Formats: sequence, C-alpha cells, structure tokens
Amino acid sequence: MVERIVEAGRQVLVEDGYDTFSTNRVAAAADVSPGSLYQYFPDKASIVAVVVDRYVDETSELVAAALSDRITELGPAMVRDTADALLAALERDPALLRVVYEELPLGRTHARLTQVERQVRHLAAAYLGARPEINHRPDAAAAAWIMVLAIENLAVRWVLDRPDLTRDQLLDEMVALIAGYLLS
Amino acid sequence: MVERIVEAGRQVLVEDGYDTFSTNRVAAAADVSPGSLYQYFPDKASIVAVVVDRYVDETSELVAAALSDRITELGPAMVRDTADALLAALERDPALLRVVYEELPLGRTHARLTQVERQVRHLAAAYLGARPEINHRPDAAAAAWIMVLAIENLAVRWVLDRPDLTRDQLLDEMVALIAGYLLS
Amino acid sequence: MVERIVEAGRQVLVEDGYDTFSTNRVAAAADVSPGSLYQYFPDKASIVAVVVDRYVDETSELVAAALSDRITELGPAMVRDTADALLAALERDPALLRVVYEELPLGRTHARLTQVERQVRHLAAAYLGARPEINHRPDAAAAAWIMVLAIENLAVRWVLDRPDLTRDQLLDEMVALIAGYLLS
Amino acid sequence: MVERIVEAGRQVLVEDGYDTFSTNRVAAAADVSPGSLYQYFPDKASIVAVVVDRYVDETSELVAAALSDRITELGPAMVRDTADALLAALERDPALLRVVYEELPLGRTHARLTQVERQVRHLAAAYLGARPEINHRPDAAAAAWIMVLAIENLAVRWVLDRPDLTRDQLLDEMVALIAGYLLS
DNA sequence: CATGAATGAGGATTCATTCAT
DNA sequence: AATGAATGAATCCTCATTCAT
Repeated sequence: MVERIVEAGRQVLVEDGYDTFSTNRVAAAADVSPGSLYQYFPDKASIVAVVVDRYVDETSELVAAALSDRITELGPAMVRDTADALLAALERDPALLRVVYEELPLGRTHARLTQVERQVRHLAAAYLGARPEINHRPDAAAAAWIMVLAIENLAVRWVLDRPDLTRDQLLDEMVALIAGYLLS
Repeated sequence: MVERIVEAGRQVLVEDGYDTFSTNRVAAAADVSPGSLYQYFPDKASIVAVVVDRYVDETSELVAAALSDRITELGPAMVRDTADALLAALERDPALLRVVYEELPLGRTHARLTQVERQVRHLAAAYLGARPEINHRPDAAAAAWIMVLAIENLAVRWVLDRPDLTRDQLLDEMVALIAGYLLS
Repeated sequence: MVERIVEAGRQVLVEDGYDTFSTNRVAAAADVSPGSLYQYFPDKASIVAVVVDRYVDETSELVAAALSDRITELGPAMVRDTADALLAALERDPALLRVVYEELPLGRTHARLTQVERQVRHLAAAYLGARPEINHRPDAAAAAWIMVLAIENLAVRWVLDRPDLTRDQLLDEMVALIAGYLLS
Repeated sequence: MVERIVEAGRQVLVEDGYDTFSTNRVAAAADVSPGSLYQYFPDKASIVAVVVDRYVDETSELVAAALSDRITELGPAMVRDTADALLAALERDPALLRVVYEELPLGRTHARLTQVERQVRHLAAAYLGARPEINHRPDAAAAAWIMVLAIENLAVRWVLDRPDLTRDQLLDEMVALIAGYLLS
C-alpha cells in the first residue's frame, strides 16, 4: 500500500511536476482513496519526502556499487568509472531528477540528499587523506568537498541541460578536472 | 510603487519561502491593497519574475564589474578575483539565493538565469579559445562549460551550505581546480 | 446533497435575482461548505443550468400532461385547457419565472428553453398540418410559430406583469386570438 | 460628455454583452477616466438605464412616426404598416435588442420600457374603443393588451431568432392574427 | 471639472485534511 | 483498515467606487 502510494507520488511528480502534485491526484493515481493516504503518511510533504528518499537511495546505491567494484584501483579510472555510474544513475529518470533538483520546496525533503552528500564527502575525504600519492591538496576534507560537489553538479547539469558535450567528452573533462586539481 | 511591491515580494520570498508567497501577503507586506498589485503586474508569477530578474541582474553586474577590472590580467589572479566577486555578490542575500536556486517553480523564472549562464559561458569560451598559453584543453566551449558551472555551483553551495571551509580556502581550492584543469 | 444545492440555488435566484447569485451564497443557503458545491457541479454556471433545466422540464411536463388529456378534443377547448395548464405551471413560481425570463446570462441556460420551444413548435405544426378543418393558414409551420410564441408570451407576461385582466378573461382572449387566426 | 459615455456604454453592451460590461471598460471605450463617469452617473446601473432609455425612446419614436402617417387609415393596412415600422426599428440593432431583452438585470432598467408599453396600450385601447366596426372584442383594454404584446413579442423573436419565415410572411401572419382576433 | 491611482470587499475555485461509516 | 464525502481556510484576481491632485 505504501508502495502504491509512493509509486503514484513519483509518477505524478514525473508527469506534471510539483505544482500539480496534490494529494487528490496522488490518491487517484494510486487508485486509493484520499483518506487512505493519511493512514500511512502524516501529510503531503512526507509523501514527497519518501519519494525523494527512495530516489536518492537508489541513485547512491548504484554509484556505491560501481565504486566498490573499482575501489582498489587508484587514479583516473576510478574517477571516470564513478562519474560514469553517476551519470547512468541520473539518466534513469531525468524528469524526476529535474523535479528533485529544481522544483521541490525545501525542508525535510532535502534532508536525505544532504545526508548522503555528507557521507560521500566523508568517504572521499578519508580516501584522499590516505593516499598522498594521488592527492597533493593540503586539506583532504576541503578537497573532497570540492571534488564531490563539482562532479555531482556537472553530472546533474549535463543530464538536465543537455549541453553540447558528448557523454565521453564530459567524462574526459571530469577526469582532467579532478586529476589536475588533486595533483596541483 | 512598483518598487514597494517588488521589495515586499523579495521580503516575503526571503522570509518564508515560495510556498507562502501569496498575493495577499505581498500586498500586506507592501502595505498596499491586493488590487493595486494588479495595476503594475499582470499576475503573481510576474512579481516573482521581476524579483528574480533583478536579483540575477544585480548579481551578474557585480561579477561583470569585477571582471572588467581584471580583464587584462591573465591567470590565477583573474580566477580568484572573479570568484571572489561572485561570492561577495551571493553573500549579499543568501536567503534569496536559496529561494531562487532551490524553491522557485520553473518557467520564465529560470529563463533569465539560464540566459545569463549562457552569456557567461560564451564569453569564457571566447576568452579561453584566444589564450592557448593558459588553456590546454582541446575544446574551449566544453572547458568553458565545465569551468563556469563548477565555479558557480561551488560558490552557491558554499554560501548556502556553510561547509567547513574558510572563504580563503575556498578561493584557493577554486584557483587550484581551474588552473589544474586548464593546464592538464 | 445535489438536491440541497439545487434547492438553495433556486432559493437564492428567487430571493435576490441573478446578480447576487454567488457560490458562497448558495453554499450558505444550502448550509454546506463552498467546497462541497464543487463535488457535484463543475462550476457556478452549471448550478444555474440545473435549476433552470429543472424548472423548464417541470413546466413543460405539466403542460404536456394537460395536453395529453385533451389531445383528442379539437378546437377551442384544447387551446383553453392548454393555456390554462401553462398558466398554472407558470403561476407556481413567478419569481423564478422572472429570473429565468429576464435576468439570466445567455448561454447553456437558454439552450434548454429554446430546445423545448422548438419541440413544441414542431408538435404544433404537425398537429395543425393534419387538421385543415381547424387551420386555414397556408403554412402550418409558420402558424405554429406564431401561435406558440403568442400564447407563451401572453401567459408569461400576464403572470409577471399582473395586468388588469382576470385569469378567465385572459383565457377567453387567448382562445379568440388563436381561433380567429387559424380560421382566417 | 454624457453623450460619449452613453455611446460607449451602448458599444460595450452591443459588442460583448452585459457580462463584460464594466465601468472600466465603458470608461476606456469612451476614452474617459473611470472617475469621470461618476460625475455624470451615480453608478453603473444608471449608465445602463440611460442606454436602455434611449434605445426604447428611439424605437418607440420610429414606430410612433410611422403610425401617425397612417392613423386615419383603418384596418389591416394600419396593422401591417405599424408592424413593419416596428420590425424596421428593431432590425436597426439586433445585438442591442438581444442584450436589452435577454441579458439585463432587472430594476430601474426596465422602467422606461414598461412605461412605453403602457402608453402604447392606452393609445391602442382608446383607438379600439372608439371603433366598434373593426373591434368586436368586448373589453377594449384587454384587447389592446393582447394585441400590443403579441405583436411586440412576435417582432422581437423574429428579429432575434431568425426563424423560417420571410419578413412578408411574418407581416401577413400578424395581420391575420390581429384581424381574426378583433373580429371574433 | 477631470483625472486615474488606489482601494478592498467580494468573487469563483482548490485542496490538504478529517471523520463517520 | 479503508473509504470518500465534507470541510473551510486560503488562493488568485476583479471591479465598482472614491478622492487627492
């Protein structure tokens, strides 16, 4: 049941964006009565939150899986493969990505995303801190913040804005960006 | 009068975010009757649009001014000074930045922002294309896209998320990021 | 519920005319929340339309019933009885009659009325066409148009304007009008 | 000035009907400021009232003029010529006729029309009362009421509904209607 | 007189939420 | 648990009218 509601919520979000996201529409899409929504969710915002949480979780798991395959391998290949996995994950559902990134009201909604970003940053910082041969930046935490955010944002914007770069070009540039940075 | 309304609109946006932005609230904040709004603006969206347009214009002008002071100077100093100006511009009103970046419904609103970003990218591409001594990347347009987006996003996130980086650190990292990238 | 709303709509229409007919007033008169109106009617106009449709239907049914009782009987008695039934039907609710006839915005509202009038005309034309002994006019369709409209309008005006004619006088004059016409 | 306003009022009424008739629209059409309206008219309704009064006056004068030309002539020709004049008068501006007849809110608006109808009825009653050779009906006042209303309404409906009758047919039927009635 | 900016009550409509069944 | 009718506050917007200039 929760399943049906969350899926319906995702659908509505994807199909028409957040400004037409109403509890009635979600209930209709889930083929459930409006009242039933409130047996599983305290309010409208929490439905959105769960949709977003799931999306963030799925995405981060996809990236984490790719990463764990390559974790032993240092250097450019790892950056490229990770970015590749991130792109692939984001390309699964650009419409939902757009809604999550550009349309959602703040609040509890972004909590999960922020949390994941922090985790990733900490992982990256630990990683960089332990490998001075590939990271010449003095502050590993700062470098991780820069690196993670830059890659994430470039990936998102590339998926959403479809600029004049091929996917391979993008990956090349990302590798150059990170490599150049960490070694300077 | 237009002034009062726009200022009230900005205030409401800043104080409570877009989801409480109602014409009545704007009218009250401007100490004006709801009807008067409609003598100067065709609808609610256009009030938001003007607030955003102004904000984007002011911000880009501040950055453009800083840039024009340093335009003759190649290299790291220029990156740093531009990023510095951008940070300063964004720090003027973080709350409004948050609303513009994260809460506004799509549409005409993002049009102005997108447009400015395109202009900046074109400028940067031209600049990079003409200076092979500081730019070793093969595709100037791609490099400009990467560079502009990375800097913009890092600046915005730093202002909004207040991470554990000092302002100077951030600027150092940005310079390293761009320099390392362009020369690799 | 629909019942309550329609009845409240009729009441508001009758008591204060169309220009004070607001959804809020109807809701209040029905002792129902404004929102409930929209679970049964798509908009304000459709509430009016239902009130009018009902009124037109009731009225035409009353007349049709009277007519079917007398349909075998030719001549003056039939005219008189039909007119009598029409008067009785219109006298049920003169205030609503006034609103329907004189105040309602055009559109779907008049559609139903026009439709009924056409039906009646066609019936009358067929009737007249088949009975040359009581109808000497050359064009049965034209005669039906004249006859139906004249009787309808005289009945309505008599009910609304309360002129110096007794009900019986009116019926006498109507019979004379139609009889004289059809035989000339 | 009053002239300009009334003419603008008539225009608005004719072009878009009563439901778009707003003081602002009238002011704009008259190329006058909204405030100026209130120097010559106490409120919106009184503008409508004057437009209607004028229309009724013009129309009745046209008919009266035709009638005074034929006043000496008894019988069918007079009915025909009068009806002809009425039709011609109504055909001048069917759009305004529709608005006046079908769309206007009640009240002071219809006062002038009612008044004219009464005058005409009294004239007709006096006329019929004095000419027993053409009027066999026992009650001249009643006969006048019937006759005037029937002709008026048939003329109006013919102009507004454009039924399947030629103008000449209509006049023939009207003459037959009245003649048959008065002699029966 | 004329203006027209300003007013603000009121309009139609939506939708998150509740609650009796 | 599930329903879905009912709610009613809140939304955007209009327009007859006023009044300072």
